[in-house]
Amino acid sequence: MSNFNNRNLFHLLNQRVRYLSKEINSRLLDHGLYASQWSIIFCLEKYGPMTQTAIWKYLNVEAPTVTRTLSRMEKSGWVVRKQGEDKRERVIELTKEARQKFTQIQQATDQVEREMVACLSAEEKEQLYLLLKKLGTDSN
Amino acid sequence: MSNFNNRNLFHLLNQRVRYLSKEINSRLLDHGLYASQWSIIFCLEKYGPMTQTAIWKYLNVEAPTVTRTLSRMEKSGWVVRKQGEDKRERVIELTKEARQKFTQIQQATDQVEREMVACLSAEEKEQLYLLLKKLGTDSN
DNA sequence: TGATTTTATTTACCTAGGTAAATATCGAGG
DNA sequence: CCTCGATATTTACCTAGGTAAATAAAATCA
Repeated sequence: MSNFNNRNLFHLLNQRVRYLSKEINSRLLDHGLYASQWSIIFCLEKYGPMTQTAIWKYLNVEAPTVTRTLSRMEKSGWVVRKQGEDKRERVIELTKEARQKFTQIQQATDQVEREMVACLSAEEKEQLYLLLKKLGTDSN
Repeated sequence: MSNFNNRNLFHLLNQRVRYLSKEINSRLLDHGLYASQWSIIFCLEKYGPMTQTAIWKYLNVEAPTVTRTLSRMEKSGWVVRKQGEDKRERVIELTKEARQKFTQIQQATDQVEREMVACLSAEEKEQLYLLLKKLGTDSN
């Protein structure tokens, strides 16, 4: 109703994502980590050592993005990059320090998300999650 | 159900925003425009000439972001920046060319959004829109 | 009025994401 | 075996977003 038009979707999604990543970034500051780096750590903790290709396909970003982020993360001691059997690929794994800090950091980011959805009822949360999952299903 | 946990919200929102902006960017290529630049044009067409502060507050981004984007847009002939009565501020307005191209470009971006939500029913679209509007309402 | 604080914009420096093109290695066919 | 296409990663170059600090003009106030 009122001035709803399709264009607002992009605008709205953008604002919500920006708010959320800004907030997550600020909570991760103490841990010396950024939101995108955390996404990679989460992925590696969940699936174990992975090639870079597996990571960028999982995160739905392009290969150079992951190359850059991983090289920063290697410098700051979160991951190591080993050569795979296939010498073209690099297998990424978490360092011991990263694995040790995982749970504590996860609690911090979970907290941010809980606060973000605090204004929604349980059904609304579920609904939002389902709609976002469904969104764009035909096109990508 | 299944492996729903809060963290997925950030992940999901990120993926959807990336898909949408990638798609919008690719359709705007012909017009020599980027999605963020289009957001500013949309805002200026809707509200008329504005100061930079009004723009970044509307878009919910920081001031330097708008400074940069506007300077690119001025270079490519979309906007002009005039000094305001208050000599600290700059008043931004669309050029005649920008106003002339507006409708055509809007049709292109509307098309992308329609395709994105094509997998949702009318009620689902409305629901998604309302949930996104509500999201984070307490915290920001 | 003169000093101080606030506000608008900019600059410098960071991360993140994208495309296009360059490498390097792998795999399949001839 | 050797060439050629496919695949994994990287490099160079772009836009976008953020913070912190600099600048300039306005506003406040003693």
